[in-house]
Amino acid sequence: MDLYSDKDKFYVAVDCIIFGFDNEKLKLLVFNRKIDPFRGSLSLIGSFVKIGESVSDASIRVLKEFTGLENVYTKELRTYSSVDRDPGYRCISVAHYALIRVNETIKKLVEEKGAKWYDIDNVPELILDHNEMTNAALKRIEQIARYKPIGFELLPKKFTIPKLQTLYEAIYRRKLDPRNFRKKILSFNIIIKLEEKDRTSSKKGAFLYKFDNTKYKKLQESGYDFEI
Amino acid sequence: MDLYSDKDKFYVAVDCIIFGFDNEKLKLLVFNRKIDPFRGSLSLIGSFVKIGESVSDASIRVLKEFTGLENVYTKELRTYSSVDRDPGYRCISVAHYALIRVNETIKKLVEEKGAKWYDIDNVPELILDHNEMTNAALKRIEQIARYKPIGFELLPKKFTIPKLQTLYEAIYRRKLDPRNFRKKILSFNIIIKLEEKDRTSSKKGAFLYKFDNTKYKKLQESGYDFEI
DNA sequence: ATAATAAATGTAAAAAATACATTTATTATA
DNA sequence: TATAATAAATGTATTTTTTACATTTATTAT
Repeated sequence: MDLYSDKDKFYVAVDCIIFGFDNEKLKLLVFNRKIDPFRGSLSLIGSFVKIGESVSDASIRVLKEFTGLENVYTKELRTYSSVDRDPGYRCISVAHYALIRVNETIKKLVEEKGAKWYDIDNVPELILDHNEMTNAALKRIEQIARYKPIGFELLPKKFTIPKLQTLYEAIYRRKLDPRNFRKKILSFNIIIKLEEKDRTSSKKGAFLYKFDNTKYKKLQESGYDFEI
Repeated sequence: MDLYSDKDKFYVAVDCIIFGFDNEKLKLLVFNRKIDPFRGSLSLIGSFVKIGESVSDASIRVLKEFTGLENVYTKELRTYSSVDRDPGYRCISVAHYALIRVNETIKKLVEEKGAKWYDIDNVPELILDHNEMTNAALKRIEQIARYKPIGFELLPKKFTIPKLQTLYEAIYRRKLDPRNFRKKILSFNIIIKLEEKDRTSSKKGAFLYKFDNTKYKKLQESGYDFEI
């Protein structure tokens, strides 16, 4: 185990807690490690930070590497730095959470990398402190969702109000009233109704909407707080 | 300048954004550096993290060293890791903000260390990215203050409602209505009225209160959110 | 006795949150 | 082509919370 060790200097790593939404449940992306250390174990994705890049650049790089995606919504969660958190290196890890739009392309790409989506209430045992990171990230997005419209990061560009509601129900882990939810969301004036309907989940079909980023930015600048 | 440089390995540091409250204004503790690099410049307090300690242990150590205080309310803010943020080292800094109760002892101790309190809307130029850290910390406590009763960390154990209000006015940077503020605070049932009065700021005197940590913990567990 | 000072208090109006049930558009199938 | 089935869309009354606002009170100094 000490083969790869260097305990006299700091290593800096990033780990990414990647959340997705499959129109039903909130999911976590988990990787099956194909390399040592911890070959065969489950983990978040991560990487050492290179000497010539910033921590956030490292997380962007890692996300691109593993999902093919750029411009992913990514935020720093916190650092994990217990002296004995990694038996190999003296390594501090800066955990980041990311919200991504899951589609067929991503699904395939991610499978090729040996990754799998797990329901957030059914996350398997992960290496090191990765379960702790995951739990903290879940708490954080539940908190953040209260005043930032992060839900839109997880949905396709076009989405229906019922799907948005299902997502918030997944984040908050409780049922919401459809009338009140719709009223609230529409009151923010940050989604635009489209002509099209999505008929995949009902015969009547539900109107599609898109997020109005311009209006959101303006509201945000004026100090507005969303409380969904 | 490159005398102290080692750019091939990561250094990990902590910097602490220390806030205090003098019954009037919210203050930031700023140090006049007595050692190189940046001798004579103003900065936050900080230190390299030792190989044998965690990041949060380092911040606790630093706070003890510079203020003599233990059990200070301290939270991680975020990491600062631009490749060129420090011209000497390749150093990432994990910024922490701390809230402390200012009293005469602290005042003296801190002066001996060459530190000074600055109004938060009059912070001088600091070294490196320390002004950026300070601004981010201010934003953060404004945010956190909405749902955690952090105000009590900055006040003496015994405090009056008008002082608590002044503090919240300093954090939010706006005036609050004294009747509504009192009503709101009391509705949480997390402060206990004492028999004593504080007469330092009025002839009538204002009743002293103390924070009820037990009740707060219970409320918190039940998922309650403060919105002061 | 009076003036001065900040503390303490109550209420009405407006806004926001909640609880709750029916109708509508559409497709599949009888 | 009528009917059943499905989820989407909608409105209102009630409760709770927030806001706006002015006077009285306790005390000390003069």
